[in-house]
Amino acid sequence: MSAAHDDLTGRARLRDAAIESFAAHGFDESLRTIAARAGVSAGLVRHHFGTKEALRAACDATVLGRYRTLKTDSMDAAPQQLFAQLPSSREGGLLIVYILRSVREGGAAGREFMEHMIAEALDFSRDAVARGLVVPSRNEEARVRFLVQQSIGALVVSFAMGPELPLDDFGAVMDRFYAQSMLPTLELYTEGLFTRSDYLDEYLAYLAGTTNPPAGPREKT
Amino acid sequence: MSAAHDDLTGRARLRDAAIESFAAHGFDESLRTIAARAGVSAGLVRHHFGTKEALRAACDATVLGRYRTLKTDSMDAAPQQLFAQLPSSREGGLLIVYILRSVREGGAAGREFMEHMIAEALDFSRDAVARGLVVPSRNEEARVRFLVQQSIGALVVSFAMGPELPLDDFGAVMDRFYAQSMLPTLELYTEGLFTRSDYLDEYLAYLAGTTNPPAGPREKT
DNA sequence: GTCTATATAATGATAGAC
DNA sequence: GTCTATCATTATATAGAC
Repeated sequence: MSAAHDDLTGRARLRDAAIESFAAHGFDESLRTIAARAGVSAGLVRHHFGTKEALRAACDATVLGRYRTLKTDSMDAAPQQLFAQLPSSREGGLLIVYILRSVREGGAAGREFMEHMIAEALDFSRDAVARGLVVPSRNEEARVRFLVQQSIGALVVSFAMGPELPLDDFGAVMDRFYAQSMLPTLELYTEGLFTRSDYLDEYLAYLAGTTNPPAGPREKT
Repeated sequence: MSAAHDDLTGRARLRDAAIESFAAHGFDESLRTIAARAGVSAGLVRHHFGTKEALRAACDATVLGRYRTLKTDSMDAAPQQLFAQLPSSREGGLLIVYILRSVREGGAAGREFMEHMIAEALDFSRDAVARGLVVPSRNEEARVRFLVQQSIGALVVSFAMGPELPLDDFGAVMDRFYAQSMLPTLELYTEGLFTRSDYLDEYLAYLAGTTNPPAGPREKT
């Protein structure tokens, strides 16, 4: 499923070239550049897709489809990555970079990718709770949404800070990221952060309506 | 420090209009649009700043300066927001939206904002540990970098998913965000996530070099 | 199906009048 | 200091030849 398919039809080659271009340089990559990468002319984009937006939509659908397939094939990640379970093969790296860029850009596509990852993580998390590996939450879905948002957000920010994402050695980039965050992740997941449970208790009481709101998160200036 | 300054010089009005435009619609906002918001002509940008890049740099510097001032004035956030201590006044909201967009875009400016927030959080965290509110970490700086990256990343992603950031009622947006994440945050910070400490112990042993790497984060496909 | 050539629109940069 | 007018570049969209 790589890019070195000279036997593909023009449409497929354009779409794959667009996926790589979008992942590597963002969604503003020009049609000329994409066509050049595919080894065809820019006019062919119109013939096959009509507009750039339609090309983009085709890329989104293809990436999501391939990501689904990939995840189904290799589901046995380490528990440390519960909420950012990302494949790391060359093919998987390309997909993840594309997805992270979609999330970073926002819009409908990014939202769809996020919802997909949240749904996956929710399954995984419920299973982990059932097996006694993870403490239960008072609101399982809210916790998963929160954790996925944090995990994916950290990746988005981390990659946004870097110079550029090398599609060819994405595994090394992921390794570097995990090397930096593994200890803090395990500490936090294992030992928490607060020494006492006051804040949580206060908030639970507030939610139960038996007291006034705890010290608000905001101070008007 | 708001935008309703008809008495400002052209340069300052352009810069403030640019900050609002960049925050509201991104850094691709055209010079013509910015000039229109400032109530001046587009040609004036060149006279005062030379290039768009220079205008952007002036905005970055101004935002960081104002953010510093704002934070110095109002440092007493709730502990739940240890690692995303953001002001929420109208002025503060504008600055934060600008900063989040800078981080999201990446590059030197985003990196500088991140480093600033990390340095702030490191001070805060060390103080919290010293006061016995927060458990100590085996690597305080790594933990703070991790937590800030996660907290800011979650905000970036959350805002990227939404339709658009209303600069005028940023406080409401922040309230909505915290309403969704407060319970999961407090649960995680208070109770952790794992039921046992196996993963952490394994990793610590690995770091100490007394054993082989724990089940790796990646499986080659 | 694929290409070349062009239309059209938008942007940043620039020059010069007031 | 400020404005108007224009240039040069680049992007997508489009039309038509092979």
